[in-house]
Amino acid sequence: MKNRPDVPERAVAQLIEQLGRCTWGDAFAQGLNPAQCTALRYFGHANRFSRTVGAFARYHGTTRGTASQTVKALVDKGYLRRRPDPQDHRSFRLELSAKARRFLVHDPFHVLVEAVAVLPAERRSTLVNGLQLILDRVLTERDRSLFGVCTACVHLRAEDCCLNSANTYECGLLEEPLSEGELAEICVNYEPARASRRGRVQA
Amino acid sequence: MKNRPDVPERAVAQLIEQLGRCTWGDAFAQGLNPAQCTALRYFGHANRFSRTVGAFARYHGTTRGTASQTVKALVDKGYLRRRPDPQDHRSFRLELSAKARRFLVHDPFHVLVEAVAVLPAERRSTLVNGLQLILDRVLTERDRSLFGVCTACVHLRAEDCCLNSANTYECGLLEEPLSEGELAEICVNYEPARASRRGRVQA
DNA sequence: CAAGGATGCTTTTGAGTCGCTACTATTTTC
DNA sequence: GAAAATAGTAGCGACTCAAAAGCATCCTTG
Repeated sequence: MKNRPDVPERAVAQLIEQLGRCTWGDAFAQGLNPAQCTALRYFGHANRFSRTVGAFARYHGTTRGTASQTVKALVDKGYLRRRPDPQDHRSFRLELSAKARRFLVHDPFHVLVEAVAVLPAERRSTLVNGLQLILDRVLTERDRSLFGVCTACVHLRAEDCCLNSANTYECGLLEEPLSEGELAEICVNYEPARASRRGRVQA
Repeated sequence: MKNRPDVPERAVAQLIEQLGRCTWGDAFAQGLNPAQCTALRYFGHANRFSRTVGAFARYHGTTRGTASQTVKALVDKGYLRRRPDPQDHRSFRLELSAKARRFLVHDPFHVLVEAVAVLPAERRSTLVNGLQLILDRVLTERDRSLFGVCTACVHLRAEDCCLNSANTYECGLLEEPLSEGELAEICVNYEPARASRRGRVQA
C-alpha cells in the first residue's frame, strides 16, 4: 500500500480544522448555540480572575459586545449568575448555576473527550504538547491572549515556607493567594513560564 | 513546578476546540466568511468525484441547502466555476478559478500550517495519527461521512502489471482510473483500509 | 416502458449570530 | 481635577444557517 511519502503539515492543519468544526456543530443540541456552549465550558474552567465578560471575549477571540450578548443569553436562561465585583465596580463576576453544571455533565463535547480517551496516555501526552505549541504560536501570531493554568505560568509563586506538605501559592501578578484547586484552572493573565513566547516586543 | 499530575483527555479536547475556533475567526479576512474559506480549501483538495455541492455539504456537516448557498456565493464572486457533470445531468462539478488559487496561497489558514511546520517531522506524524483516530471516531459516532485519501482507502486497486515503476491505480468502487496525483486528494467515498470503523452495522 | 422513489441541487424564508459603532460608568493616570 | 483607559451594554445591519418546498434527473421494479 505504499506508506505515505511524507507527513505534510497541511494534513495536521486540516485535521484540526475539521475536528474543530465537528465539535462546533454539536452544540445546537440542548437549545444552546455553539458560542454559548463554549462560554459555559469556559466559565467552568476559568479561575476567579477570569470569569468576566471581557476575559471570555479574549478567550473566544471575539468582541466584548458579542461576548456580552452570549453571556446575557446564558444569564437569562439561568445558566449563569452575575454578581458585582467587590473590587472593581465596573465589572461582574460570572458563576455557573447548578443547571449549568448539570448541562456540562451531558455536554455533547464529551464525545470528543471520549474519543481522545481511547488513546494511550503516552500518546495523549505528545498530543497535548504538540497542540499546545501550535496554539501558542498561532495565538502569538495573532496578538491574542494566551490562556493557561497557574502551574505553567510565570507568575506563580509557591511558598513552601514551613511544612513542606502544606505549601501555599499565590499569583505574583495580582498578589492574591491561590488555593490548591485553583492551580488547574485557566487564567487570562497566564504567561508561559519558559520563554517560549517569541516576539511580542513593541506595544 | 510540580509536573502536571496526569494528562486528562479534557486538555486535548480543549486544545482542539480552541485551535478550531482560532482558525475559524481568521476567515473574514478577504471578504470571505469562514464557511466559504473552508469550501475553497475543500475544493482545492477534493478529488474529481468529490467536487460537488453534496459532497462538500457532507464534509462540512451541513445541509445541501446551506452548502449550495456557500458555493453560489463563491461562484458569483468568481472563485469557483461550475460545469455540468457529463455523466449525471443533475450534478455539477466545481473547479477552482485562478483567483481562488491565488487566494489559497495567501490563505490565513497558513498561519496554522506554519505553526505546525515548526514541529519535527516525527512529532507531526504522531499528531496526524492521533488526530485522525480521534476524528474518525467522532465522525463515526455522529454517523457522518469520513473523508480521506486514496492511499489509505479500501477501494484503491493498484495494478502494477507489467513495469513495476509505472504502475496504474484505479478506484474499485467507481471503477475509474486514478492518476498518481489524485491519490493524495480527499474523497467522499473514502473507507478506511484497516477495519478501524466499528459499529456501522445496520443501514 | 411507465410509475414511484431516490438523489442532486436550488430557492425562499425566518430565526438568530456576529461584529461594528456609539454610549455609560468606573478606574487609573498625570 | 481633567483626560485617558477599561468594563460592560445597546442597537443596528449584514449575513449565516437550517428547514422546507420544489424541480430535474436518475434508478428500480413491475
